[in-house]
Amino acid sequence: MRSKYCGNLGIKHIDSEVQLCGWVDRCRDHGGVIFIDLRDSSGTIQITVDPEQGSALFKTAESLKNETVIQIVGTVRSRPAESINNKLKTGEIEISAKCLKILNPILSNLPFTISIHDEEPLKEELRLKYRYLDLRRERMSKNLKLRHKTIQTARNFLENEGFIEVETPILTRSTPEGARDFLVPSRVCEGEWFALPQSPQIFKQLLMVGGIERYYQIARCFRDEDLRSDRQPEFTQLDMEMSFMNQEEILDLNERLIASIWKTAKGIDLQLPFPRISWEECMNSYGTDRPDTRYGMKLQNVSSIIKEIGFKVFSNAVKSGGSVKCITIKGGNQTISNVRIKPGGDVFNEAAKAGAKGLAFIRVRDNNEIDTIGAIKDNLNNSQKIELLQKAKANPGDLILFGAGETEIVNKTLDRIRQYLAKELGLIPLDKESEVWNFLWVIDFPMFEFNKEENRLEAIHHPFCAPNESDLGANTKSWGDKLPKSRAQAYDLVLNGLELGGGSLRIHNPNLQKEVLKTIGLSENESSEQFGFLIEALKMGAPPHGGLAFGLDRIIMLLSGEDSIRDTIAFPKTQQARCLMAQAPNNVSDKQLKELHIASTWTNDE
RNA sequence: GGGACCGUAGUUCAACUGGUUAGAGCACCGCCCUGUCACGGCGGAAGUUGCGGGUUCGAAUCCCGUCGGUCCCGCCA
Repeated sequence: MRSKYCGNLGIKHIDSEVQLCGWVDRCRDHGGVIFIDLRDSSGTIQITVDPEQGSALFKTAESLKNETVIQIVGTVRSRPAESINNKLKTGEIEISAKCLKILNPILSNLPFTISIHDEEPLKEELRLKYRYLDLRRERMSKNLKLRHKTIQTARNFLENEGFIEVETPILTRSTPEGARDFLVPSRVCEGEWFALPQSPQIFKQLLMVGGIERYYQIARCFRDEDLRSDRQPEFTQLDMEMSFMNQEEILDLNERLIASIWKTAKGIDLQLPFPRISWEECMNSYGTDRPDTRYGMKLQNVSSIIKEIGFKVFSNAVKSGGSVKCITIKGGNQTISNVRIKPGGDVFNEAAKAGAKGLAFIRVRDNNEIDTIGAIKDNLNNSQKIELLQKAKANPGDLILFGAGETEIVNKTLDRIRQYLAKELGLIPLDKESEVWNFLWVIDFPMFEFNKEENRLEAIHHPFCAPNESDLGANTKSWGDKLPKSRAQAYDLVLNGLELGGGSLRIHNPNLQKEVLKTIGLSENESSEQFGFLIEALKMGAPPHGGLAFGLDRIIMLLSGEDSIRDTIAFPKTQQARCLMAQAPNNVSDKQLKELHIASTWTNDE
C-alpha cells in the first residue's frame, strides 16, 4: 500500500513519486491550496493539494477531518525557500498530491486530539478509556518504542553472553510466602486451583537443574496487591538465572547489561563497576535499603555521645535498645524555619508520617554556639557538644535534625526527611543535561527478618536464597542455629533511590534448603508438600546457580522520564485494577461458573 | 482496610462569600480565504455541573452517601 514512510523522506527524494499511508494530523485549508500534515509511525510530512490537480482530488481533500486514514500518491518537491519549516524534520520538502484515497473516514467525534501540537494535559481516565488513541500520540508511541529498544538491547546482549530465552508456565501452583496470588479455577480438576506466577522463580531454578545454564525471559508476573504509580497487578520482569557463576561474576555481567541498555536508550556511558555497599552500612548511613546517593545528608549515629545525657527522649531511646541518629542540613538555618520543624510544619509532618513522635533539632550558630530547646541545651556539656557537632559534620549555619527511638522508626523517619528535603531544597538536578544516574549494588542482606504479626522469621527475598557460607560455618549440624543470623548472598540494584532489581545465589543443597524452610516456620510436611519437587530436584545434580530479575516497567519509566509505569505499558490498569478500555474485570455467566465448580459469595453490602 | 485531592460542553479550564440565562480556548458544524504549518476571518450548535439524597427562598458552590480517577499509608520486593 505504500512505498515510503512519512518521517524518512528528505531532500534526496525530490522529484520521486511516493505512495504514503497514514493519519491526517491536521489540515490547513486556504480555500485555494490545502495543506495536510500526514502522520504515520515514523513522523509527519506536509501534503499539498492544489486545485489544478483536479476537482475530485480537491473535494476529497476539503472533506478531510483530523485522524482520517488516507493513502496518497504524489511527488516529492522542495518547498519554496520562504516556506521551509525548520521545526519539522521533513520541513524542507512537501508532497504534491496527485491522488488521495480515504481508507477510513472519521465517523465519531474524537474525545481528544492526537496531534503533537495539542499540549493540553489530559485526564488519565480518558487516556485509559481510549487507550488506542492515546497510543497514537507521540508520548506513548515514544515510550513503547523505547520499551521495545530496551528489550531488544537486552536480548542482543544476553544472546552474545550465551543465554537462551525460555518460557515458563502462566498457570502454576499457589505457594505460601510473598504476595497474594491470582487464582484460576480448574475445570478439569474439580475443586482445584491454579495460581498465576508472582515470578518464575522456581521454574528458572529448575531450568538450571535442567542444564540450561543461562536462561532469561521477558516474564509477565502477577501479584494481587494494592496498586501504586509504580505497581501494576501484572508487570514485566527481565528475569535471568545462570549456573556456575559466583556473585561477583553475576554482578559484573548484569552491570554490563545495564550499561548496554543505558548506552542505546540514552547514549550514556555508565561507569563500571557500580559501587557495592553492604546492607548494614546502607541502613546505618541512609536508613533504607535503597538509598538515593545523588545528595548527601547521610545519617549519623550519635547514640554513644548522647546515651548518658539528661535529655530523657535521647537517653531513654538508647537505653531501651533503640538509637539516636541525625542528619545535617547544610545552611539549614537559612532554608528551614522553626515553624516547619515544629508540630504542624511540613518537615515535622513528614517525620510523623514515618512514625516519629517528635523531631528534635539543633541550629549551629556562629562560633559553634548551639540554638535548640532548653532541654537539650541544658543537658549537653561542652565536650559532648563538640563531639556531637563533629559527628554530625555540622558547621555554623547548619541545621541538625534528630530521630530518637526504635532504630527501625528512626531510620524510616530520617530516610523520609532526607528524601523530602532533597526534593524541597532542590538537591536533585531535574534538567536533562545534569541528570545523574547513581547506580549501586546493595549486598549482604540478612537472610530473614522477624514478622511481628505472625511471630516468625520471614525470608527477606525468598526462601531459596543461599546463605553466606562463612556465616554458616563448616559444621552442618549447627546450620539451624546459625541460619537466623546469617547474611544472604543476595543483591539489589538501586538507582537514584529506586530498586531496579535484585537476586541472589540459590541454595543447591537439599538439606540446607530444608533447613531454611524450617527456619521460616514450615513443617517437614508443609515443606515437602509445597516445595517437594524442588528439594527432590536438588538431589539429582543441581548445579550451583543464581540469578536476578529487573523490573522492566520501572526501568523504562526511568529511561523515559515518566512518573508512572502506566505510561510504559500499552494497556495498563487503574488503581482499582480495572481496565477502563476493555472494562475488565467483568461478570461471567452462571454457566461458566458452574463448569468451574464455583459460586460467588459476593453481596452488595460487603 | 485507612488518609488526602479531584470530577462543570467532545475536551482543557473558568464561574468571587450560596444569588441574573453556567462562560472561554481547542475540537465540531456552516460560510469565506492560493504558501500555511498550533494558518486566518465571520457565524453556529453544544451542559442531567459523575450519580443519589439533604440543608436553603435559592446549590456547580455547603452537608451526607455513592460511583469513578489520582497520590500516599497498610499491603507488596
